[in-house]
Amino acid sequence: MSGRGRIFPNLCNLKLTRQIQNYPGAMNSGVNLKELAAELKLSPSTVSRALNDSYEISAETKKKVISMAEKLNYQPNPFARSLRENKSKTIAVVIPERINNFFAQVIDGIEHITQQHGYHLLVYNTHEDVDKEKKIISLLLNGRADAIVMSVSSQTSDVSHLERLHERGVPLIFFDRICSGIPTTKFITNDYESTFEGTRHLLQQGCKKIAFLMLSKELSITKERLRGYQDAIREAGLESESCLNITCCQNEEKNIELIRDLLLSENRPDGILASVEKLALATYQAVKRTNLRMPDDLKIISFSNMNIAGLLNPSLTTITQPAFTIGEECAKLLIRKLTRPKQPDLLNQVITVPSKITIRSSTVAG
Amino acid sequence: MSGRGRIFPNLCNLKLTRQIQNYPGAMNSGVNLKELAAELKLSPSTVSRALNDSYEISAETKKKVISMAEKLNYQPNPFARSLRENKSKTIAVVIPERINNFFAQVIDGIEHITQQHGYHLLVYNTHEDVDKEKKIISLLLNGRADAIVMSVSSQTSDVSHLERLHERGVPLIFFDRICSGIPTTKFITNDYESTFEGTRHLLQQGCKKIAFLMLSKELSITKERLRGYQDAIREAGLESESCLNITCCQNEEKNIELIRDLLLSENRPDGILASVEKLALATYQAVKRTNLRMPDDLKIISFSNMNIAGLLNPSLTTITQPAFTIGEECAKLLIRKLTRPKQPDLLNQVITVPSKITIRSSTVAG
DNA sequence: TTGTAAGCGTTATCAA
DNA sequence: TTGATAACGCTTACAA
Repeated sequence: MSGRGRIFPNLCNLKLTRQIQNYPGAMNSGVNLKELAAELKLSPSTVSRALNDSYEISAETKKKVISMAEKLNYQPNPFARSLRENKSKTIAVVIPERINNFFAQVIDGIEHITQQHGYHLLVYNTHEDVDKEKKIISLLLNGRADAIVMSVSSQTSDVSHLERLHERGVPLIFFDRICSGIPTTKFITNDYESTFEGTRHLLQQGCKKIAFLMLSKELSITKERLRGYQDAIREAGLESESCLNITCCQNEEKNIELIRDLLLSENRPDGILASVEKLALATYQAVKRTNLRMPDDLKIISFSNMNIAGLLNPSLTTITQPAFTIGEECAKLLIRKLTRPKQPDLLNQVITVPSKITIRSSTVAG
Repeated sequence: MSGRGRIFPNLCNLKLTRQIQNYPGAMNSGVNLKELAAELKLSPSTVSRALNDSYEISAETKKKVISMAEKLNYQPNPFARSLRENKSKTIAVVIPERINNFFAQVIDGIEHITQQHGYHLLVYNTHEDVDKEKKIISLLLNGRADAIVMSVSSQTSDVSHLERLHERGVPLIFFDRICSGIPTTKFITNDYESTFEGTRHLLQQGCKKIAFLMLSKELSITKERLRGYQDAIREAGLESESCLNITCCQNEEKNIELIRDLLLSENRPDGILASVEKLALATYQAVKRTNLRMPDDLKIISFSNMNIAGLLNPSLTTITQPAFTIGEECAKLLIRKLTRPKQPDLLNQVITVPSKITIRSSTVAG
């Protein structure tokens, strides 16, 4: 079926060179090691070694080889190399959502480090769907990526696919939404402390009844953040019944309606802690459908990496994760693991990078 | 500032790993075609053909092979395959900015299509930097990706690197920020008409002096959008001198100051058309540093794919590009090109997908 | 219908 | 210091 991809009939290498020189910029593709070697009247192995700066090759030869390689625009075939060396120079990033500042920043952080080391980034979006996540993971079982950085979907409770991946020996790092059952390194923010502080802040601002908005109880971040919230409520001496845990879904409109109903209910909250950004935004939308005013009738604080939290009305008090740094740290660790020959496995540990709370109008009485 | 967080070592790491390795079903990784064939007492070629559903293989053999492949968890080595077939099943996406709803949506659209066809996505962020763009493109010269979808950086004026890529025969599609000099297919929105309409809308709302905010004059979108704006101004019978073209930069704070100075100047505009979202946001920030009120003193319309344009204060009138669709269309075209054996080259054409204007409070007198 | 063998472009081993 | 050769895992003529 698919014909051999050779573009030039391999007639004579000198001719090839002339062609290249005669048509500057025209189809100077497909020079491989063998052809480059022929042009230099050297063996492929010598040329390979020269290009890889082997100690066995004389400086003079190296110079000649490199200059000819540049002249002919030689580019090593990455697949031949991957096949031979059993590594892809590629890292896979698996996230639940692409239209999300937090994840975008993390990926920027990862790329910032990996690019310096010649790694490429495959990016996959699970759309918060476990089935998609499983498919994606199964695609990564065959060595296409040297390592994986991921944040699990909110649907993920069965983690057998991740266990399998890990057991295969693929270096795997979790960030934000982690899988504590998988013995590897995880990067998170200080979820407990942040929500504890955030809740306390709401209480200090006079809130008597605070609702906690979450995506899914399965999520590691939900659990930790919920804990921080509950402990702060308890610490304030409020009864446990004043805890109001609202589980939202993936459908934005439904979430808005759910929150609106909550806000119109008898026993409505006067404070909200949104455990993820999108639920804060849904709350803003919901409030617009009521007569409530923020922050007077309702105060809100949310995890968020929006750059425009200050432009919302009222401006949003945020718990901001150091997303870029988290990405960088994940990448640094992986690079270390991948580039040292006999590096031990990634430690089963959780590394915490603290978030920063920025108080804005949404929690401060006008 | 963001110091290293606490580390919580988990003690039983080593033990756990060993346990896993002792599990009978675990670590069945690395089963290759040869081993699978040996297990089946068949030749590798037969197994390969069976797995690829070749007509030459009996139904019975196929069944046996497939079931054994599943049992042993056989995963073909993608690099061996890529090397052999001279294709990577990978598409590269090159964008100038990752923390950007428009580009994120486009990538989601691309992924939506390519995933169905078994393609993987390498994503690269140029950070609006031509030099980075050139480096990235040079990395894609060696066949690592079967095709490239890209939007150029705002610094890109010399396009020799893109010409070279195209001449190498790598299928290349531009979207949004295109290179008209490269004879391939481009997807854009109706930039001219949208800005024409947008400007007219501002004029209808009573604006007498409208400023046009742009990133770089080199950008294709800048040129087209500027044209639409200028023509609308002229059509309204205003002098050309009432055109106010403001070239912004990559530094957000500088942009805010630039716009604030503009708003405080003698001859300040009463309307703004922001050719990209970030400049609209910079304008909102700038306005906060003045005593001006929107929309009364200043009306603004902007290209934007923010989902929360309605939550800004005032809510932002937007020109929204069909980003997801654009991504899908790029991908569909590429898939067609890549999967048909002798598909002709991508046509040198510009395909336009219309944007949608949503009028909100930022342009409607209170 | 199945098997044998060549080859994709590298790198590594061994020999010269 | 350099060259010949094998090997990575797969697909596909060609043979049987």
